[in-house]
Amino acid sequence: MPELPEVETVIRGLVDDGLIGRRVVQARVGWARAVATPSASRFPSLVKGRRFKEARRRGKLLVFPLSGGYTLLIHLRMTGRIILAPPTHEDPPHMRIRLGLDDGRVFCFCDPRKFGRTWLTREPETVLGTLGPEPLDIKPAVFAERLLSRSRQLKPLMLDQTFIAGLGNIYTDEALWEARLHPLRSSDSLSEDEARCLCKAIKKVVRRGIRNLGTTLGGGITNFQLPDGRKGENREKLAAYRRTGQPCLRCGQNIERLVVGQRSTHICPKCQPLK
DNA sequence: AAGTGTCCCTGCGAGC
DNA sequence: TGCTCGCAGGGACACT
Repeated sequence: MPELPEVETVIRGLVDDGLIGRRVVQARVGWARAVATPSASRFPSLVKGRRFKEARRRGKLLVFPLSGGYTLLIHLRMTGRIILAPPTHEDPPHMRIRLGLDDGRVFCFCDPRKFGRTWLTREPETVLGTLGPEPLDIKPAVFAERLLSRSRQLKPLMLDQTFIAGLGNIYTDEALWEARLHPLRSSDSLSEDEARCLCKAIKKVVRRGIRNLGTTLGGGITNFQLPDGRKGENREKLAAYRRTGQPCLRCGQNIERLVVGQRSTHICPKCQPLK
């Protein structure tokens, strides 16, 4: 599932592969609902002819400012992928949007489960405006103040993109394990030190995820890949996520799975007590 | 304001 | 081996 480190990895891969400066010469929508705005029928003519000026990330969104004042935004949700590849006579599996580039390559947004969305707009802030601060930018003191001013369970709060942008199920579980905090603790029950510790833990697991090119869980079509087809290498670095029944890397106690806000959650019951 | 439930989707792993 | 079944999950939304 693409979270901040996976999206960052995708962006870096696209920049490395020379996306910037390329012009869109052909466009096709393979699944109308993959386009949030404009209508799927207007999308191709509106994107054609524009150059990729920049590629950046905000939260879990891919942000591509194009020439002519428009911005292309893509949210991969759970199973979305970007493929940048030489053209083939056949579309890649689950192709939802295909952009032919002026160097002959194709930029494809593929998404087996059809949850991903794209926007082509002059006003990217309508999509980005509600996002909370970036985990790698926020200062621990500011994070602590934000956290302590709310009264919510830690895990749902960390997954709330308006509270902090970019975290998903994997890195939330990892950060809570790192900070030795139970996911059901109420945010206003934390000490200042615990809150700062959580902020640092978030930065640590996110940086590690980026360094390892993201987390690829398995080999299937629904799992994360880089635009060139490589897999992320962060899975073996995970301490909690999907390690149910395996020993905690700190204390040896078995990792347990619970459900918090309809999301599977992994904790060490000894390191992360619910006081 | 916080929490819960539902919906969107379909590949895949578990169980038989 | 081949089948069925239910899980997985980000985010929008309705509702309590």
